[in-house]
Amino acid sequence: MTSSPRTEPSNNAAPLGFKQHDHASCVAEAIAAAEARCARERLRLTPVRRKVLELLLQEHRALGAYAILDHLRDAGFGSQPPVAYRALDFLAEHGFVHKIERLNAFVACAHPGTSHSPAFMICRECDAVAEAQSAPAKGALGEAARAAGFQIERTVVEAEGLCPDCAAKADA
Amino acid sequence: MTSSPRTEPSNNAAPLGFKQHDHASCVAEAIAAAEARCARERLRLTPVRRKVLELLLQEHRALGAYAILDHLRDAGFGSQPPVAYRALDFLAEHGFVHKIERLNAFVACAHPGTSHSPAFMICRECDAVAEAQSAPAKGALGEAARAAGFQIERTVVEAEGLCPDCAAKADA
DNA sequence: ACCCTCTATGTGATTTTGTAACACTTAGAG
DNA sequence: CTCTAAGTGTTACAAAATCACATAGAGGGT
Repeated sequence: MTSSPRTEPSNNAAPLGFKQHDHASCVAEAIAAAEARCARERLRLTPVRRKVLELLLQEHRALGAYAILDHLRDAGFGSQPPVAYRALDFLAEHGFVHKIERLNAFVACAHPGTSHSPAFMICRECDAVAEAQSAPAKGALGEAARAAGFQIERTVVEAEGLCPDCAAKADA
Repeated sequence: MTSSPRTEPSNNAAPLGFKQHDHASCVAEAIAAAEARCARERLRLTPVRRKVLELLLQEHRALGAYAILDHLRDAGFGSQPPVAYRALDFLAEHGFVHKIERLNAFVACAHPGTSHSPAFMICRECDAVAEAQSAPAKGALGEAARAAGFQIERTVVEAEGLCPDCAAKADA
């Protein structure tokens, strides 16, 4: 397999927040912010890691590890799975990207810096992903956990449905 | 108990709700309820499907498709992945089992019959899984979805952390 | 400089998870 | 009984993730 499977070029579509916005600047800002934070916290934003983050920011959608790997190969980095997975592990561990369990894919964090428990809206038609905030441990789940004596450390919240664009198309 | 196959033995731990309870009867009841519902709704609870449901009820924890497949083989059913996946698809589609995305595994539904949007607590130490109710679309996520024009159809809510038993062990 | 150590990267191979495609069987409708 | 559609079985394969081990650099202490 060569390049990205079903996920294709990055120009059109309205991935992240289901709405368009100035992209070049938002990517640049996010990278700068990541660099600043890594410098502050003595984290090493190495070339591979930086490239992966850039990629995810640029594509602005969920990408599988192997799609990322294709880009890495094209950029002259190693081309074996561990290269991508290790970079993704680092980025996810420090909150620069999130894993979308439902898709076995990764997406750049939309609220970097702020500590948060993310929730995602995933379009079942076009796989666009939007990130929102959630506080699942505050509601019924939190109560159940307290009642059961379960200590929540992290939560995965992923809503599947139709994004505005695909809903409009489906209406037709 | 199906004498321990080549997969994990069913150590009796305290899986589902993080607490012990009479198991033989709860399995029997659940199977009877599933049969009743299938009869009512003209669904076909075939031998393979029934076996898979039994298995998940009996083990009372999340099992991977291939672990299930091992049991199916031992029970004389087909031994190729599609056999297990198809049965699981059927059971999940009708709410008899749930998929735990975080673990790529399946667990019998703990609240069958009642239409619900499940939430799970997953122990990161022992992989025990407890099912709770959730209403994610009611909170911050629901608001974000409405604001974005996203139509939620289904949500995955999975909390990772420490179950009471493992927390106690960790304290020591 | 040098050595030492720890982290990160590169690579090959393998395991685990999930699908596609197609043939065979069988339950149930007409 | 015949036809059809759903269910099952199997081969083959694709996709996702990890293991094991070798190499390369960064940083620290002397």
